[in-house]
Amino acid sequence: MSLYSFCCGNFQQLRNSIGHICSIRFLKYHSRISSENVLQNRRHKTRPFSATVLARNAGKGSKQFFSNDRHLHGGSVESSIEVFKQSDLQHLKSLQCYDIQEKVSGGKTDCPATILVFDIETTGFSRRGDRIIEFAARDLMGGKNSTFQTLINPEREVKNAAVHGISTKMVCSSDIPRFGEFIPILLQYVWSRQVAGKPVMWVAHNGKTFDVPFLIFEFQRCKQEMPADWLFVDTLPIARQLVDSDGEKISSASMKTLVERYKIPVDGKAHRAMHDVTALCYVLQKLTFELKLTVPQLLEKSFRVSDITTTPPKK
DNA sequence: GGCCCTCTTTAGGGCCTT
Repeated sequence: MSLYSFCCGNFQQLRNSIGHICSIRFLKYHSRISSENVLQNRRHKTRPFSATVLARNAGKGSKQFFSNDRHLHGGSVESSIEVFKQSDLQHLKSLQCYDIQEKVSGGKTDCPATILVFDIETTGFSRRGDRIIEFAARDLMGGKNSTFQTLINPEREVKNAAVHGISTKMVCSSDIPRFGEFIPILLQYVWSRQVAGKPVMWVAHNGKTFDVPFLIFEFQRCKQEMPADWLFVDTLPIARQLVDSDGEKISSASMKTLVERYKIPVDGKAHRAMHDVTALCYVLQKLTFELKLTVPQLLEKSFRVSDITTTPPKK
């Protein structure tokens, strides 16, 4: 099974969803939801995921229910999904959709894994010294609540706001979950998307040396373990197999280069997590088509947390 | 900090991620 055949209908949904608010966003969740509870209640089957979260009103201790259609933190989260201009929609809709003959019945296929494209924004490049401040993911299966994004409170100053536009004020707030509070929400989202008995395949660009180690260290700091059925695919080494028109390997395999190569229309709001996730979804589709990579072949290229060497993070 | 490439392998520099 090719990725583009698996995703064909879902990329159509992706294109159609761009410009609309369709993601799940979290600011603060109910205190009764804990990693422990989630782990105990885990079941290997796809099930609905409530988009409603409970937030605490800082300073008053009161509680307030949020709808996933509203309650953004200073508008910053919403802006990350509205990265495509309306004028770009026509171009997106005209993008070639491969193997359209192959049916994707009801949005479900016999794909051997749940494929989640994800990206993080951090306070810097050091997995030990820096922290994750934004997480975004998109299930390639598409459908309702297929996207997930939230800011994360790093409990420290954000010195690289110029890179992603996420300031200290935006994340160092009682309304924003710390990573330990974010973990059970993430697990709930993943299990709501996971197909029974099949692993989750996380896809990120340069994931093996950046995103995944960052996640590992954050989980370790919270004394939590990642689920054993999480696999990871790094698109960077895959993209490095691409060749130019002269048959030589491409000199750059950065996201910027790939976006330009595949003429994916994006505006100037790169380096927000959902923006980059959306771009990577398109890049992944094009990349696997060009290299004729199937989903099973992607699985063969995947790695596990145990494949990454890490030393305990400094406190 | 891992990976890749080369003016290499007993090394070093650039890429890639924020």
